[in-house]
Amino acid sequence: MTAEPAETSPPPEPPEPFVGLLMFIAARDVENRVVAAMRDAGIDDITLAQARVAARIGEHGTRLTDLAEQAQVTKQTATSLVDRLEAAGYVERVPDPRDGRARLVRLTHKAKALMPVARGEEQRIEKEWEAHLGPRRMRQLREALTLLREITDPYRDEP
Amino acid sequence: MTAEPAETSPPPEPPEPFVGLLMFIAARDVENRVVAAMRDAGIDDITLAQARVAARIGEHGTRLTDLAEQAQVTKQTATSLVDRLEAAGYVERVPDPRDGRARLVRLTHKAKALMPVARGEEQRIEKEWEAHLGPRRMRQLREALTLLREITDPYRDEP
DNA sequence: TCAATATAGTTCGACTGACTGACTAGTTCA
DNA sequence: TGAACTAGTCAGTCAGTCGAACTATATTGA
Repeated sequence: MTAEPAETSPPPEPPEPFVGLLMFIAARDVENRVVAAMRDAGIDDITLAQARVAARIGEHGTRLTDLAEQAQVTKQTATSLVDRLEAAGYVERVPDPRDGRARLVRLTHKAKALMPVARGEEQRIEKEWEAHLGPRRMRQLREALTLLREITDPYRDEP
Repeated sequence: MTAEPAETSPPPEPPEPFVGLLMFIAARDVENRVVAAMRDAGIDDITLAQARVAARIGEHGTRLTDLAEQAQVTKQTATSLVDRLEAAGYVERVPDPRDGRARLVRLTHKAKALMPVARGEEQRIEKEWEAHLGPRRMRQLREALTLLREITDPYRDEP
C-alpha cells in the first residue's frame, strides 16, 4: 500500500514474525499429520485430546491426577477423556495397591499396538525436516528447543 | 530401572525427544503466558480460539471465509467465533463493497487497544528466550523455524 | 483414638469449540 | 437468462473444558 520508494529508506525489511508463532505453526502441522496418519491407518475412534492424555500414561500405569497435571487439564476433564478411552478399549483402570483412593490408568494391548503408527509418522516428519533444513540446522534446532524446554516445560523430569 | 552399568555400553544416551514435541511444549507455554497476561490486564471475555481468529484480521477487514481458512476451522466455526467477538464488541461486520454476498470482519478500537498487551508479552517472552539461549542460538532457532515454515504453513504468503 | 483435614476420583451442569448438513442471498459464466 | 458456484448463516450434534459439589480413603494432630 505505502509503496512510495523513499530515496534513502533501507529495504523494507519484512518484520520478523514472532518466534512463538513460527513454533505454533510447525507444531500444529505435526499434530495434523499425526492425526491424519492415524486416520489413514483406520484409527478414527480416538481424538487428539484423548491421545494427548494417553501419551502420558507410563509403563506401569499412571494416576488420573498425574495425567491431568501433565496434560494441563483439570481432573474432571481427564476423567472424561479417560472414560472415553476406556469405553473404546484403549485404557483400563485398576486399583492402586499403594493407595486405596487411587486408581491407575493403564494402556491396553490395543493402545500399545497403535504406538508404531504415531511414532512412524513422527520419524517421517523428522526426516523431512532434516532434509529441508540440512543436518547442521536440524542439530541447532534440536539443541535450542531442548534448552528452551528448561524454561517452558513444567514437567520436564520424566522420559 | 535397568540401571546395570554394562561394561562397554556407552553412556545411556537419553533418547532425544521428538523435535515436534519440544516445539509443542514451547508453543503451549507461549499461549499460556499470553492468555495469562491478558487476564492479568483484566481481559477475560475473550477466549484463545477467538483470539486466534482475531489475530488474523487484516488492517482493512478480512472475509470470514479467509479467516476460517487461515485459522484452519470451518466457516461455521468461524461464524460462531466472530459472533462472540462481535457480541463482546471486539469486531464488527461491514458489507464488502466488492462483493454483495460477503462481509468484512474488522477489528474495533476496543480490540486494537488490546494488541499491545499481547504483543508486549510476546516481546517479553522473546527476550527471555534470547537471554536463556544466547543471541547466536536464538538467531539459529529463528532461522530454522522460518525455513521450516516453508513446508509446514499452508498460508505463509501474508505478513 | 478419633475427629479434623487433605487427597483421589467422580458426577453434575453449563458453556465453548468444532463439525456436517441444509439453507438464503448474491455472483459468474455459458 | 438460467445453471452452477460462492459467502455466509442456521440448526443440530458431540467433544472438551471448567467450577462446584460429592464420596471414599488417607493422614495428621490433640
